[in-house]
Amino acid sequence: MLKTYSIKEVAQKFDLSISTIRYYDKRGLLPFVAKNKSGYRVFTETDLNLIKTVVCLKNTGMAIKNIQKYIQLVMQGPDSIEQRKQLLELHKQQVIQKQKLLSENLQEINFKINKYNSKNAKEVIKTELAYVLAEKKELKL
Amino acid sequence: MLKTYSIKEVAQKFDLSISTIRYYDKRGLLPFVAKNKSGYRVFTETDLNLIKTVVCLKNTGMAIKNIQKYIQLVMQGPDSIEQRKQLLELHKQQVIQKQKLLSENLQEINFKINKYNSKNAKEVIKTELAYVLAEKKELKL
DNA sequence: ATAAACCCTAAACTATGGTTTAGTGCAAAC
DNA sequence: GTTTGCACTAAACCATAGTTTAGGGTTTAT
Repeated sequence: MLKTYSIKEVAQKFDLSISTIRYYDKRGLLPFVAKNKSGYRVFTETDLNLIKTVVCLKNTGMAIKNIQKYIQLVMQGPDSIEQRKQLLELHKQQVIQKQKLLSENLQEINFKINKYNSKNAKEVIKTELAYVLAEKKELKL
Repeated sequence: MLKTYSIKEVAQKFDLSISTIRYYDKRGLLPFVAKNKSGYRVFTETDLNLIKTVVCLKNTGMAIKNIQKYIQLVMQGPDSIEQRKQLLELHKQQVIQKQKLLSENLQEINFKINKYNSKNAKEVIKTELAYVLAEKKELKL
């Protein structure tokens, strides 16, 4: 028999809260999830694959309404492949941009940490502080 | 004479809106910014350095209340160096985690794109769809 | 057959990070 | 000297992404 999953199991698998899953469903991110006769959501193995994609897009910062668009394309079947590809390509570029920004800023953080780690950190910072105060004084601020 | 900057100039320099700068000031991120006799904010060259740090922390996902804590430590002078270092180290680890997650998810997006790019994409997706439907049918969903 | 553990919806609520508006003052160009 | 542009505050408003609550069924173990 094919294994199915309850909402609780899915929540644990993806480290989401149950309410988040219900919220995603309400927002149209999980239109493929069926319900049993009592109205309970029943998740199949392949449902989990698509949820993985949803979570992947969410983790890379895609807005819910755009994830919803992508899922809508998936539900339309094979004819939407070109559009899906475009959507993912665009998102990919945004993720790459995000990576770049993150790396640059991480470098700056490292620079600061190194400064704080240097032997004469206290002296340097005292000097800087004195300069800032002198600057404000000169400008009568 | 030392150059100073208006809020508009600073906004342009950092690609923030004027309201965002005022909002950051209100949230305690810019306690070092002086005001002239008319109540206008006057930004000095060294103010810009600290704002750069604020923006850097913001861009790497630090919450405003934590940026505020860091700035507060900076304002306390050289004795807070150890605490600042700890705060930045912790944040650094979080940024590295974020980078890792982003890379992993980008790989998945690339995987999807490659699938859509493959010559037999349409066939593959039709087959998958058929499987999903069969699965739901078997489970009477 | 009943308690405990699950599931459901709808709707209100929350947190975060801003943006917009209203009313007012200052500065500089014409 | 007045119009135009820029500045200020306070407070209301907004978008996004959930979380919580209230009220009510279902399933499972005892």
